[in-house]
Amino acid sequence: MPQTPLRSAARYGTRPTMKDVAARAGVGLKTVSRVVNGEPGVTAETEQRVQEAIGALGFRRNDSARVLRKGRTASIGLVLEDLADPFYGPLSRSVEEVARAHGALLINGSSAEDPEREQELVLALCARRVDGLVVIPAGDDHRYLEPELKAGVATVFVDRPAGRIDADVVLSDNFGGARGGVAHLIAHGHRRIGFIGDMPRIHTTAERLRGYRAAMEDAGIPVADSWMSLGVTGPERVRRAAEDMLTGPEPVTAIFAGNNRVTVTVIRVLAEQARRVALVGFDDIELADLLQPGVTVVAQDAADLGRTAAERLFRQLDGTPVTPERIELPTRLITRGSGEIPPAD
Amino acid sequence: MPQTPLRSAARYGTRPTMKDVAARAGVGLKTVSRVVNGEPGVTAETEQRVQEAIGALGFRRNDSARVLRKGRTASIGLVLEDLADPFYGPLSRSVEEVARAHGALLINGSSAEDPEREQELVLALCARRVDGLVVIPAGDDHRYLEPELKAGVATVFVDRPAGRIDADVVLSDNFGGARGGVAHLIAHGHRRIGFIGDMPRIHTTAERLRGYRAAMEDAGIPVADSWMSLGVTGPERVRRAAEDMLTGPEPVTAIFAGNNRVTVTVIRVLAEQARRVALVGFDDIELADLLQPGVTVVAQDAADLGRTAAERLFRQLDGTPVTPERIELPTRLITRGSGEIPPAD
DNA sequence: CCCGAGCCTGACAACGTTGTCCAGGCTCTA
DNA sequence: TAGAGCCTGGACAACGTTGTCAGGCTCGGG
Repeated sequence: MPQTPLRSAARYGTRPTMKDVAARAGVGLKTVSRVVNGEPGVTAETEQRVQEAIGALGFRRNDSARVLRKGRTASIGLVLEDLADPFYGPLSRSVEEVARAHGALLINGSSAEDPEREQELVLALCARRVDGLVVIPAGDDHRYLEPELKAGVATVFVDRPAGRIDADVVLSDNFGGARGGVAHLIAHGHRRIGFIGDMPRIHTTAERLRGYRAAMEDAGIPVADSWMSLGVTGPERVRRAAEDMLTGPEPVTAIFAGNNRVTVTVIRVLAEQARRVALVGFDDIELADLLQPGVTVVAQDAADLGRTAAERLFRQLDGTPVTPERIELPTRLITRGSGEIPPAD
Repeated sequence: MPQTPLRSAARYGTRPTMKDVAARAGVGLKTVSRVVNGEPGVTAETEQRVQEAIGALGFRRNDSARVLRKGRTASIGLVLEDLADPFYGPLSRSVEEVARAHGALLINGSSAEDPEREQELVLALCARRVDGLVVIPAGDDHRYLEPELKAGVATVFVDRPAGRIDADVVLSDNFGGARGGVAHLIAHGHRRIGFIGDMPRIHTTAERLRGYRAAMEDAGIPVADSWMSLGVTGPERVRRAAEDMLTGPEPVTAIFAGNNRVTVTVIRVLAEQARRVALVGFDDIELADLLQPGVTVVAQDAADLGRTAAERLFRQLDGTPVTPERIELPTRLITRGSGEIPPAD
């Protein structure tokens, strides 16, 4: 309930206002405003007096009032899934960098992959009158944003497309990346290849799965159900899924991991195996090159994703009329060893 | 210049206000306010009409106006060093979690280790009238915050202490952790131990260095200057520093890495070495257990750091009068192999 | 039938800032 | 010296919301 006020009753020590500054400096209210905003039309001497009063009182302009008056807040909202996920760190950082370049602050929150929480957050940001929104969607219906779009709130979706609404979207080429990664395994002789991924209702997962299927079909390899494990969240379940497909009736010789969290756990499982199993993961992970073997991944550039989205956002804000667009950024296959292991049988 | 308004001239599509809703529902302004805020004293039928009007117009309360009126913003600011650093992800996340539990939003920004930028950011947050601040300081003089503290802005410093001002501080036991880590190396027979760290003006670096010195002194080992490399930022410089101390006249047999970024690079350097060199790093890193050898680290709990700080913040906001306090959280030595390698000579 | 109590509802001021507009004093020129 | 024009400074309204307070309505009891 982000709208609930803080429950505190602590007295908000009263802060000096422009009126106070004006009184102390012996000038009019508007003159203080002019000084604070660097507007012309104030003598050096008067400005001096005002500055002194400001310093003495510790005055800080109240931006709430300013926003109310001006309509613009110079802040943008970022809604992502989980800040603790290393994938979102650089993304968030690059969005912030662009925002800063445009003189805007960043307000952010995590949806924890919960559509309801996403909506709650987005609306709270809108109530704060952010000028724009960068959203990594958790849900698949964003019609609740229609009034906001109409009101001129710039909006860009990242990493996953918006649902049932026409808006800018910046994505990685999940389908192509996965297809390429799986094709890479096939090229190294694998036929029994496993796929472990998150919930298929998440767009990225669905696309990567589609890429997996496409690559298999390209090679004319029928896919056994036991090779695909979906809706797998949390290390324990990933572990079980990996172990299952390694010991089933048709044990896989290679695994394609659908995201960085899956990759990490699969690495752990494979490290315990007697035979050598190939692995390609989606998303790069730190230190992947130092492991034995190095981890081959389909890397997406999180920072670029964020930067592209944020720049797109500010282009909307700059007044250039833009029609919603879908931008897809390429992925890159980084071979480090684990993806080049030949089939064990 | 976070205060500069967005340069855009895009017309902010005019949004409906309570007045519009009132007109459409055929009720008074205040009645709409009551409905929006769930206040009692409105007939079900009237509320119904108002709700319909709200839905039809896509009305969202303007929190700027609300804040102006109420004095509280239900948002807190978080200033950290770099969101892309994996150490800050969990910290930021846990702060957000606590904020959410208290119904507050999180506004954040990165200082990039630049004191001036830190101040600029903090003041921009204060202008937004955040109720509280969680700051990971870049600078060492925070007297500029005095008017804010006096005005009742709750403030907690994390990871590093505040400079020249009396405020709450939540830290890891950097000194004790480093001392323990180095003592661990000494216990495994090392005497020539190197220390590579960031700029010593950063409190954490200074404390860890102090811990290193203390452990060496405890063991009666005189420290050669060539074993200590400070002010080392960026992978290339860390690499050079490591190589230097491995090949100098008194080559080290073990390295203590002052932070996670240093650790990662040192791992790379050591992987290229013929002889085996021991390593203990400050801060845990992902996958540290899967490397050969596993990386022994002094781990601090970033999430706990953030949570503790945020809870402390809201305790201030809840009106309980609290005197500034310095909270120090323990670190934990995690042995995984690299720190237990015996000296090579 | 009248009055009072209690419940809904709405008018109005205030929050702190900025935009508009005007007044007064100054300088410069004719 | 007077008038025009410029520069500085200030009074006032408005932004959208909430708190205060008073008015009108209904209903029950005397």
